[in-house]
Amino acid sequence: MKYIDKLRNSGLRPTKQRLQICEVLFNTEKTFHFTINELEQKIKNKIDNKISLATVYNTVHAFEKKGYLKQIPINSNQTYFDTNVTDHHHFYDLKDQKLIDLENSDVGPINIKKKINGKRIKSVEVLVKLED
Amino acid sequence: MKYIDKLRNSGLRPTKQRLQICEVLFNTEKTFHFTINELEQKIKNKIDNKISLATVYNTVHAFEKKGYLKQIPINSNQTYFDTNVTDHHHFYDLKDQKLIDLENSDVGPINIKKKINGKRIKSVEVLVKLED
DNA sequence: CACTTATTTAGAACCATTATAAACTAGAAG
DNA sequence: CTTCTAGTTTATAATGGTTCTAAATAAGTG
Ligand SMILES: [Mn+2]
Ligand SMILES: [Mn+2]
Ligand SMILES: [Zn+2]
Ligand SMILES: [Zn+2]
Repeated sequence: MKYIDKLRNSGLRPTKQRLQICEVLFNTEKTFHFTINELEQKIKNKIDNKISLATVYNTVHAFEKKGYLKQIPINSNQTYFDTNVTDHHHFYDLKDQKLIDLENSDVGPINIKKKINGKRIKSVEVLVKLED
Repeated sequence: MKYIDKLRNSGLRPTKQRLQICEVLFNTEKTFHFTINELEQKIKNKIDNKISLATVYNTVHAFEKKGYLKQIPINSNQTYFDTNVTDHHHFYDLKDQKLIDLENSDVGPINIKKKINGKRIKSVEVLVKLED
């Protein structure tokens, strides 16, 4: 099983639930964006047994901490996550409430000239809001 | 009173509560960022009477709709607002959970090359996360 | 003043997320 | 295999920011 080592190497026990969530999250052609609710639905459609909502939250947060997922800063009543953990930017379609990845070549390098004493830059993210 | 016309011209009745909230939000040297809770505290410190929490929410949303405030996309359990409604970017200090304005000259122009059919760009915002 | 409509308000409701604590399980040691 | 322990899952309750409700109040109009 291809996710067992990934989990073990991260110090996470490869439980049935985590492996199944890995299948839903990472066994795909393309990366994607999701809310916890959307992930719950995907899980329901893909597997037979039930995974409790608490476990879905726990697992998503564990994966986020290990760097397998990242949160996307957006104003929504639900938190958005991304299976694309590389540094990249987003379109946000305000009407459809859908996120679309931007390639770095679609934006170009961003050089932050200002420095804050004692702080390091952890990430630089561009959010482009779209309207009709 | 300097905010009466502003409100009337926006189709908002210049009530005592709205005028007092205007004083707290706009009668300052610098623009600033705030959550609803922080705004409530500022109001308590600055005025004698009480303004109900519902009115604070109502007013902030009314001002946002009229373009006097804007929401900042950030992952937090509370919504952040900005009295600086010009297009600008932010540092976000992850430890202190504080927002800091970036001047446009600190970032430089951002040219989005990708187009989405039938959609127009409404805003382009950069969020720079800072860690120690 | 009389009337209409907007606004304020306290409190309830909502709902995504987090906390709890008991049952279960993976991995290690014997 | 058996035992032991720390990690994990789970149902359910609690939390807390935000929104809703509906009654009281205030603003604007004539
Ligand atoms: Mn998280
Ligand atoms: Mn709003
Ligand atoms: Zn993405
Ligand atoms: Zn700002």
